[in-house]
Amino acid sequence: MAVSLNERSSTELKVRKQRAPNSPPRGAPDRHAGQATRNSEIVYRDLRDAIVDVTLTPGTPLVEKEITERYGISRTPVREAILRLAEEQLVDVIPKSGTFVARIPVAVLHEAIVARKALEGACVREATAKASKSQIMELRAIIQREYELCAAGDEQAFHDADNAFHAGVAAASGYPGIWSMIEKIRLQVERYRRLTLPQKGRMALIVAEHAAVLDAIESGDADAAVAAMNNHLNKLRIDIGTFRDLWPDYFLFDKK
Amino acid sequence: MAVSLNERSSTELKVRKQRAPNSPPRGAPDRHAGQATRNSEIVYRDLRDAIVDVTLTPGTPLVEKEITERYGISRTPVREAILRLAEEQLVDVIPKSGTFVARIPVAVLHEAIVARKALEGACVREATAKASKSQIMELRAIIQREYELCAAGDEQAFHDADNAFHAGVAAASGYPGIWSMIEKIRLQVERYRRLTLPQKGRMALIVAEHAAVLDAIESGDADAAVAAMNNHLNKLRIDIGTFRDLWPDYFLFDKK
DNA sequence: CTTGCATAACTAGTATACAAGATATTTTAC
DNA sequence: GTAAAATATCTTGTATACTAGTTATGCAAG
Repeated sequence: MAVSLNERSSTELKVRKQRAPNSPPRGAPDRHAGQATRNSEIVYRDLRDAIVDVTLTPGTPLVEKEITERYGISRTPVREAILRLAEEQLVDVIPKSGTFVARIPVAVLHEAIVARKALEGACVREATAKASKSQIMELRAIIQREYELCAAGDEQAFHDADNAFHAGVAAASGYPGIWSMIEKIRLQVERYRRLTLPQKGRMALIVAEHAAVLDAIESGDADAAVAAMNNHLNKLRIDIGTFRDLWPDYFLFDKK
Repeated sequence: MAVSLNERSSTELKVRKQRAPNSPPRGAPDRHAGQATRNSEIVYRDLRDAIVDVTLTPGTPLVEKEITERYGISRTPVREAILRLAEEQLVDVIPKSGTFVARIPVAVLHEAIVARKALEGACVREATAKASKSQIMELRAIIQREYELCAAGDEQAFHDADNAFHAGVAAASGYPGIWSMIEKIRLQVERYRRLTLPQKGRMALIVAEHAAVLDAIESGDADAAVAAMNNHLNKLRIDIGTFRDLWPDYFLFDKK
């Protein structure tokens, strides 16, 4: 069982006939953008979506064999998908015992908001400096769409547009890597958000807040833009007390 | 090959006899803290360390079979380790072709510094509000150790102490999740840092900058603390020009 | 009825065999 | 000799069998 650790694993790796310098393998290097080609990717996406949907509720056992049969594939890709989810703290895998949809740690929720404010603040500040005219126009269009969806009362589509606005700001900042970090953080909070009932008048408020952010960006006032974004994100503040009673076993409370 | 996607994978998962509500599986939930029990974890750590060491240089092929033989284990755990590395953008795996240590994208380096400033800024601000007397004393002790290691000229130990200071600030802020994000970001920049030769007088400067941060924290001036930390992190600014010539094939330059 | 223990039925971890595509090499045509 | 095609040999992706530890079950003793 024990694995030899004495010799450094890297010391004398036989360097295979190497590609010419400066010529990275030409196979698509950013396969991340493309759609799923591997089965493990498909399973991962399905499970992840189901978890953030709260279709799969916290605590639910995830049995590899069942998923295997459902998809008609072997355990290997299923396992890879589950390992990715474990990496992102969406499932807990207990060796030789079972895999379970992770409970939502309330401490993480608070941290997630802080982290998001920090990262999106950096994005919006940079966007204020670098946003092109066309990018600003696109953001304005998104806000208009939000306004229309708000009037139509389409919650799901509105939420997508909401996300698109934030993505647009990140794009304008030229920080794609930071945006992907923000999206990972969002996964955690999204489960919580799905549990909260849609609040009356919330959409109209969001539209106004987005508009405030964009106005500040357009006027070139970075500090105001950051402040507007912070104000917007602060509205996500977690009110855990209500849900402690509703779904007590969905959350993991601090042990202090 | 195609996988059935028509039916939602989550709709009717047979819910196995479930554990009693409010009783999370009692197996160690924070296995993350413990040492590696699974072989895949050991391989992952070794490879990751070798990559950030730049012992395994960017572009080096990583062949599953070789690692398999080196450790005397099968491909499965090796593969899992490699998949984790791919997740963290430390390797590029090209299906049916090969796996390679990822080149360092200079754009990511810049973003990493921005993200780190944002996140550590949030940490230091919170730490200013919440740090206990003992935590401040610990940070002061770390700075003293840095001073001594600086005098002794021990680069490696100094770097560890440097990291310990930042970890200490994060601990004082009570944001362990944000600290783990910062550490992931650090992985990317660390490879670059390892390539830069130790700069004369750098250590003494770092000690002074850390002291400035701690002074501001102690005096309760959050804005000054954030400013001091930003000033400190700005010193990491990437000077890619030098290395474009030295190791042209270690980096990935923007394609604009 | 309760408690302790043996045992059966789970689980994830690992090893290995095979499949499929990509690259390197050789062969063949010209 | 050159170039293109066939082929051999790589690689990772997948399937499956087996191992080992955990949890549940049922039986027996008190």
